[in-house]
Formats: sequence, structure tokens, C-alpha cells
Amino acid sequence: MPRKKKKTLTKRQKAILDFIRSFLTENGFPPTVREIGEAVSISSTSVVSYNLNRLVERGHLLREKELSRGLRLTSDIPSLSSRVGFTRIPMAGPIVAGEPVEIGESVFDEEDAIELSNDLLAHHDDLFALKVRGDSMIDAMVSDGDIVVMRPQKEARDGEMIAAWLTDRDETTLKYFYHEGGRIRLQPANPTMDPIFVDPSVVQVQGKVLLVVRQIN
Amino acid sequence: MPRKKKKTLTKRQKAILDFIRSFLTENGFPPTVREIGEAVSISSTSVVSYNLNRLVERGHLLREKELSRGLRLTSDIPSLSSRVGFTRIPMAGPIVAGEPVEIGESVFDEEDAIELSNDLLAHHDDLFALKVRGDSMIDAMVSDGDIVVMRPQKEARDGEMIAAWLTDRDETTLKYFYHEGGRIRLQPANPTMDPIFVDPSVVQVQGKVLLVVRQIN
DNA sequence: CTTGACACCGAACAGGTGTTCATATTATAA
DNA sequence: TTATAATATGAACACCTGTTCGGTGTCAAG
Repeated sequence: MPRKKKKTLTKRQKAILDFIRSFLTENGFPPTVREIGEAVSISSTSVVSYNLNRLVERGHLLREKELSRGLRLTSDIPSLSSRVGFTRIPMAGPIVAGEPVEIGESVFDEEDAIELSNDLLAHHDDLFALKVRGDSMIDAMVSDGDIVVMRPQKEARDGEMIAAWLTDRDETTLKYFYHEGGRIRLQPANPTMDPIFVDPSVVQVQGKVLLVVRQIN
Repeated sequence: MPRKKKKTLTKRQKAILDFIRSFLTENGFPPTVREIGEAVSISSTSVVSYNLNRLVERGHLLREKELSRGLRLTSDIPSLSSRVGFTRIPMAGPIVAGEPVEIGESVFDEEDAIELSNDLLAHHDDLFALKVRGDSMIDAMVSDGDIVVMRPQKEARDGEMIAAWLTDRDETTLKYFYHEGGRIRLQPANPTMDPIFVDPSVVQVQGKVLLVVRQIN
């Protein structure tokens, strides 16, 4: 039998590693020291602990000291191993033509959420998504059923696409925002349509539009 | 304030759920009752336990009784509840106005790819994505820079949104497809625009559009 | 008002859980 | 061989952890 090199895992350590892996996929959380011991036929918890520390040294897992089930396989760490990462975005109530977008408190019920890979959308904390109802925003090339991902924002800078509540018309609209003299120009995204000019007092900015997703079927 | 319906989650329960989720992705294992309590400002462990049981009842969690960190989010269970996996979709070359969409072999380069959660798009194998160049498809409410996810398809059924190469005009367009008498009606998605009628011989269907994503900034 | 369901609190308990220690056994190198 | 490090053992310990229990307050139905 060939001699063991420094980097080789013992039979036991391999068994422990395998058990942790299968336990993790089976239960969703890591096993305790004693559970490991029982699984690989080790009577003493200290032996398990010893081997766990050995495995940590060799980089096969991470261990949170003095913490029950404080194990983690290095191969499962999101930050490493080229994982892209996803942002979870809660779905708020729909945008309804003729009503302002209500967010904040109303964002509670939702277990509804969508997830987007971070290469599509830079991660940010308080993003939320809205489902568009009605055809009131065709001028922004957004139609019924589309999902709009937004970041809450009370004010807008020139050139940003925002959701605005127009108090004089009682409607929510998606437009590009521009200061122009004393007024505000709201420019539709669809270049075949004309902009509208309104007084700043009637414009309530709801948030900035970051992404639009349309499911065809 | 309106009365809470049966299915509504309490503010606390929502906070607990969120904390478990973030803790899980952060550490790889679930939090303890006390860790949850501290995170959501609950002084008594029994209250946390109470709310956890409530969340279990409503199907948001699984719980292993009398087991430390014996929690699991139902949404993380692979076998159950329509696992929210992700589909990797390669980015083919851009759609250029005036050229047919070339796919097939060219889709190999895929360093570029996007990933979408399966709740946005049912998983399918040979999907591909295209980045739209030019403003030739505004009639489909698709503009420059948009990403179009498609499934390859040589023929179309009535009502499907497809990418079509029009041989007589030398252009690619996104339209709803309808047989109409001996001709084909290509209906823009934007209802303010008129359809065009063409002979079947000049229409080459490239694929069916499943999803459109627009990144604003 | 009374009742019961619901949400919450604080304290205490029993068992779970990682660690430590003294010691024994085995492997590797001199 | 002998020495040194690596590995294994079992018991004891201190803290962690989920549960239980008596009690408080709120709200809607009877």
C-alpha cells in the first residue's frame, strides 16, 4: 500500500465529508458532531471534532466555532466557484391605471417575488417589482402584463426613466424625465409619440425604472 | 385599517422569513430560535417558536422538531414546490435590422449568457437570447438594446409572437403571426400601429418570442 | 359582559452540542 | 530502536437550544 501523502484524506475524513454532503442535500442544514460520529461509526465526539478541524485546515469545509451545526462545505459557498448571484425582488401590487403606485407598507403580503441574475440587474436592496395593468403606458413601450422593476425614489434627474403620478390627471405613467425651464417634460420612450409638459407641482415621482420584463405567453 | 385575511403574513412573520432567507444564504445553515428573535427584536424565544409554527402551518417553512437549526425554507426544497431553478440562456449575435437572424452553430461562443429564474420562464433546452440593434422593431414595443429570448421554430401558429425574416424587404421583424386567407397577417404588438399583409413565400419564421427584457440604464 | 382565539412575554427546564483534557495507539522519521 | 507527530478515545464540562408553562393584552363573536 502506498504511503499517505500529507494532502491525502483518511478514509474517515472522506466518509465524514461524504456524509455531510448527503446530509446537507437531504435536510437543508448541516449535521451535528454527534450525528456525524454515529454515521461514520465514531464513538467519541472529540474524534469527529478533530477530523473536522483537519478538514477545515485542508480547505474542504468551513466551521463556525462553538456553534451548533456551524458547518459549510466550501464548494457550496456562493461567493466562490463562479456563482453569478441572484437578486430577489418582491412583487408589489399592480400598477393600475388611474391610481398612484402604493408601495412601502403594502409590500408586505408578497411571498410573490421574482429573481434576476445579477448580470441583468446590479444588486440593490430595496428594489421592487410591479405588474402593469391596463394599456395606459404604451407610450413607454410597456404593455399590459409586463413586469417593471423599480427603485424607490422621490425625485428624478434629467434623463431618468421614472414612474410618475400626475395629480391633475389621476394617472400613473412611465416616462423619461426632463426639467425644461420652469416646467417638466415627460418624454415617452416611444419616439413616435410626443412629450407632454406639466407643472412640477402635479408630478409625484414614485421611483426609477430599472428593468422591464415582458412574458409573451 | 382593513382586517387581515387568513392567508396574510404578519409583519413579524414576514421579517422572520426574510431573516431566515438571508441568514441561510449568508451562512449556509439556518439560524436558531434565539438568533431569529434577536434579529427581529423578539425578546422571548417562545414567541419566535410560535411564529415559526405558524409559518410551518402556512407552508412557508419545514421544521424538524426539537432539533437545533432544524429549519428549511420550502422554496429551497428541490423536490417540492416547483423549485426555482435557473435557466441559462446563451446570447446569440445581435438582431441587426437588414439581416436575417443567424442561429444554430453560431450559438457556441457563449461566454455571454443570461440566467432567468424558472418562475419567469419555463425551462426549455434550446432557448437563445438576442440583443436588439436598431429601432426597426418599435412596432413590437421592442427597442434598441432590448434582450429577446426565443425558441427556435420554423413555423408559427396563429397568435404566436415570432421573429420573421421578410425576404422581399430584407428585414427581420417581431410580430404576431396570423394566417388570413392565402396571405399572412403580421400584427404589431403595439395596438396603435397597423398590421402588414404579406405572401407566405416571403416569410421565414426564425423563432417564437418568449420573453423580452429591457434594461433602462 | 363573557368567552375564546390569537399574539405575546419571561422564566425555567431538560436535553442537545461543541469543547477540553488526560491518555492511549499508530505512523513516520532519525 | 527511539523520538516526534498524527490520530484516536472516553469522560466531563459549560453553554446552547427548543420546549413548556403560567400569565398579559387585544379583538371579535355570542
